[in-house]
Amino acid sequence: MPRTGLSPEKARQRAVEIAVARIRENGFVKLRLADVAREMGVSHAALYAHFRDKAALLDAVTESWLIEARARTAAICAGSAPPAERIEAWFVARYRIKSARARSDPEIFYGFNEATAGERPVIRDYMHRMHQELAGLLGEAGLGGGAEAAMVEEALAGFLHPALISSGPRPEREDALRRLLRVVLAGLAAAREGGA
Amino acid sequence: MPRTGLSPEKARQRAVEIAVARIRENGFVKLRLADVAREMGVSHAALYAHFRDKAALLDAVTESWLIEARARTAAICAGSAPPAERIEAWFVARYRIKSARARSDPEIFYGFNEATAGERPVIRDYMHRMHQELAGLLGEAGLGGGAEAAMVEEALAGFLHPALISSGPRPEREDALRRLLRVVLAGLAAAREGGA
DNA sequence: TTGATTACATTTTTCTAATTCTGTAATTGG
DNA sequence: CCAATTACAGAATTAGAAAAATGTAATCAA
Repeated sequence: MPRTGLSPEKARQRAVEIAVARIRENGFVKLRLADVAREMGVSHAALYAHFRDKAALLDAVTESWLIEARARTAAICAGSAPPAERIEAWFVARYRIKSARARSDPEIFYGFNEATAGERPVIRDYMHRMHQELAGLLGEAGLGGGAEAAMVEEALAGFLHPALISSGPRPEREDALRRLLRVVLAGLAAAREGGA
Repeated sequence: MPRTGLSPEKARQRAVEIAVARIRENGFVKLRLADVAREMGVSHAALYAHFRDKAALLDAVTESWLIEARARTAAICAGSAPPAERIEAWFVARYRIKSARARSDPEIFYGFNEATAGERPVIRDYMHRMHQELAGLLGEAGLGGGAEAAMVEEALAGFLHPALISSGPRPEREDALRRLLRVVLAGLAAAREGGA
């Protein structure tokens, strides 16, 4: 029986919870494993039984942060609306989630940002999943597949990339996103017709 | 007669030259007005006769850095090739200049980056000029004006924004830029036809 | 007149020592 | 066995004093 009375899984969850709270208060860079351990009532070394290192804990925080986003976009993909509508809803949802988070949790968002630059596997997986979802939607819409998805992602990077997104959802940005997306999709459709 | 024997304009130029060299060596953030003054052989206070403050000197550095870029894009605008070709050449030129500079002068590029975020007038003017040029080209191509220019800029931000550009020109990125640009222009054309 | 100087108050930066943190290893106890 | 501990070395952070830089003012000299 462990002295904390927590199962390994619960201990992990608790550590992530505490880390999130600490990061909200003091920011990503100031997070100390020692603080998390203190608040859990264990020695700092005990954390190394649950996380390979500090980066692993940070990854767990990032991951916990992506779960909601993932659920929302997946739900839109699985919807029954016309593909074009789902594509638009999919991007708008991503924009809203990101910009809202940039406002409400700037410190964690900043960390996410760093992670993006650092090419962490957690982020790579997430990006890959997003890419697959979009490629699927484009396929349903008859507008292409992976290559086209990469193109559309690139075109909308200004609205979604953490380095460029402004904090707080702004309706006029959302409209601009919709307009640009429609133009890009129209361009893809034209290329399909002309090239076929 | 001033003791340096330099006209005000020459003194400004010399200061900018020295600042550029210092920045190349030590980076933007480590630039010291005192160093520049020392190397010019004057007291640091003398610089304040030529630049309102340190930011003004940094702006002058940025400006000197934008002159070549400005000349190149302007030449393309003034060319006689079909508008669509000029638009593509215009974007490719911007991509090449930026990515090459990010490689050769990362420190100054970094400073440029900061200035972009800080909304410095030098940068605002430059961006405004780019916007005007693009709007003009789109007009010639019969694809719209300012609003459409804003859209296309947004769509290509991933290739041109200092925060996203990778250092060193990469052919495959350039191709991706061309492909995306063509799709966006095709989309605009389709919107014109469909909406007219 | 004006480019330049020295002098000086007010930040900023740098430096260094002390502290604290991270990660590993050997060990404990349920 | 395995969660957790203590002990420890090396890395990183902190804090506070010292040094240097920025920007202003009064003044000088060509």
